[in-house]
Amino acid sequence: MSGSLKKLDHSFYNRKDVVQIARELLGKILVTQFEGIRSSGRIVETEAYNGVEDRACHAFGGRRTARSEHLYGGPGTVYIYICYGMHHLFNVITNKKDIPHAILIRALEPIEGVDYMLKRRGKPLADYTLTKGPGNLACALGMSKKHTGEDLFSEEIFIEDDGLRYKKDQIVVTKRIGVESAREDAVLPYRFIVKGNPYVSAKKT
DNA sequence: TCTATGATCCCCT
DNA sequence: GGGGATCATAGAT
Repeated sequence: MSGSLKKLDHSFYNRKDVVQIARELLGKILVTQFEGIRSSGRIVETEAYNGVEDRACHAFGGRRTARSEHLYGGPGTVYIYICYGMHHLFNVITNKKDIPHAILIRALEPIEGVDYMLKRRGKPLADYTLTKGPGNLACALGMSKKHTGEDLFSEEIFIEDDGLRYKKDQIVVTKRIGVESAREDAVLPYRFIVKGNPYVSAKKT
């Protein structure tokens, strides 16, 4: 393993360009440590949600509800909400407080704690579906709605940089998944994936 | 390989 | 009442 792991700090998240940050999160390592159990995976797919001007964002038009409150929580806030009544989706909040920029983590390549991921998912054997898709990876890492509003500077949930960088030709940019109803914003190039990675979600490209 | 469907929460029309 | 930042399974093609 790499020798130098550096937890991403406040300054990484406290920037204005959420789309650029979403791109930079590819290759970073998402870690959870609950009750001494460490699980982690490398981020291979992200989507940016550009706040009040983005029809696909829960905060479009300045909307603010009990569910979306933590979208406004400031850089490094964890925003987790329930989708379709059963899946918990993990987002990272960027930009300064009260600017509801979010990045949805859509896929990971498992690194540590695979046994616990399998247990949490109720699967007997590891395969590409273990951390493929936002609902699946949140479940695998043991994250749920109860963690929304926490931040990425604790010892429970955080993101590390081990120095890995994908080259430009290893990254593919597409429109986002499942946001057809966002009209003109549905086609924005806000999804970033690692080319050819088997854990990347969704049908075809 | 593809399309349809059920599970069932939070918000909006 | 309806739809959504989803996923697994069943049945059709």
